[in-house]
Amino acid sequence: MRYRKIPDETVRRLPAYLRGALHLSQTGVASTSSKELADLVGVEPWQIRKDFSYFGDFGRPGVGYSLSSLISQVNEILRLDTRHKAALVGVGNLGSALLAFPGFRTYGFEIAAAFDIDRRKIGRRKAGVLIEDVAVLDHLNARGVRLGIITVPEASSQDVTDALVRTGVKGILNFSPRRIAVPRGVKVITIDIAMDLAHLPYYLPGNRR
Amino acid sequence: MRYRKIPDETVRRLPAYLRGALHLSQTGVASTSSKELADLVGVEPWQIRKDFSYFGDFGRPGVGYSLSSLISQVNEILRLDTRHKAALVGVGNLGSALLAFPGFRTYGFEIAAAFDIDRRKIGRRKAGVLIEDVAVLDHLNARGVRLGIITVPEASSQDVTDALVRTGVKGILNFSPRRIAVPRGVKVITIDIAMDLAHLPYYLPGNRR
DNA sequence: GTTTGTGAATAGTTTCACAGCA
DNA sequence: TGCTGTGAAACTATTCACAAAC
Repeated sequence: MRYRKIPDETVRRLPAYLRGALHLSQTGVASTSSKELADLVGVEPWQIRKDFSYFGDFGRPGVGYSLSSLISQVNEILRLDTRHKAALVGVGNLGSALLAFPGFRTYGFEIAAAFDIDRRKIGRRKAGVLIEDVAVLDHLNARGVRLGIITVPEASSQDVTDALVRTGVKGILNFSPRRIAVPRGVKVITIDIAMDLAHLPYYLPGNRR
Repeated sequence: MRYRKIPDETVRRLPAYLRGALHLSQTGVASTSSKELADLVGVEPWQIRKDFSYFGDFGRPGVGYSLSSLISQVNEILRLDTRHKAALVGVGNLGSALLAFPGFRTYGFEIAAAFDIDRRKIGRRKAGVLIEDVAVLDHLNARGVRLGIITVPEASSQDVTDALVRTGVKGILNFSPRRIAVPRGVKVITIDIAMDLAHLPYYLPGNRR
């Protein structure tokens, strides 16, 4: 395989392939094909083969893919082979739900710290995580935290972002419906739930466009 | 403007433009430019002009865009000019958070019904919404509900989907980390929080790819 | 025969640059 | 002059089709 720039879309799909591979692996089978994996995750087989082709030879023609090597290779590409610690800021409704959310563990994530501004919450625990005062949001670097999850009201999302970046956070999962500015070298992924729902009616039957 | 197929990416960006326009409108100004709106939502000005150009003439050269007409036109394109009722299924941590989530209202959505399987929850109210037995999930069509929000564990997401589709739901916002099968004419948008986080480490500094 | 890996073809999206209107 | 609207160019991603490997 020759080097080519890896499409962002390919990187975005890799976690889905990983989940599919983990699922198959748990059922006890040792190998799979692009067809089987494609049906499982809901894409076309050639898409999977093409995506994998950017990273080298994953499978064996006529045979398929070994699940164990597929899983370890994708884990390594996505850098999920080391555990990642995240700090969650904003223990409101959504923040609380995410603290209790089991899905992060699938990919080796751990919410290692939680922060809020509300005195009544500070000092308590939610889903086993101590809620700390957002005013002392620092030293995260020393605690091994490099990811941040922002679930605060939009008015304070930029302040929280700045604080996270100051303490060494390099990746942010942002749930607030506002564009947040970060310096070069920090990657932000925004999940704007209302906005995602907002383009659904466009595709409803009866639309004349 | 001549007719051309409207890119999905354009439709995906429209809610952001709408939010930006609403925000500016609330500050009291009456008009804006592609430059100002672009800075606000974090895209480039030509992107906005190009996106709007698919739908007709929105602005006036040398002047800009009238916010009130921009808002009503985008609302109409996205079909947000009528209120949309949604049924939420699965009142767990995430479901509860979404019931209390104020963001849906920005785009005219209302969670008009909630369902769960847990006897202890059925009959209670969360954020003002009565929790009903998922076993009686039907007649939603008669209640004017055309959208569904799925926040159940992945094992039951397909069953819930089938029930929603049977009762006339045409659009689904799916939070379960599983591909759900729907008949033609039903649109699904999946938000897989763990998966979105999973591709973040790839972009962290220090990655050699 | 089966299934991968991948160039080439196609499709889709972004960016540019500028004509034309206010 | 200022700003929109849009063809054309550049770029990116998807799909195809098939040679090579097992």
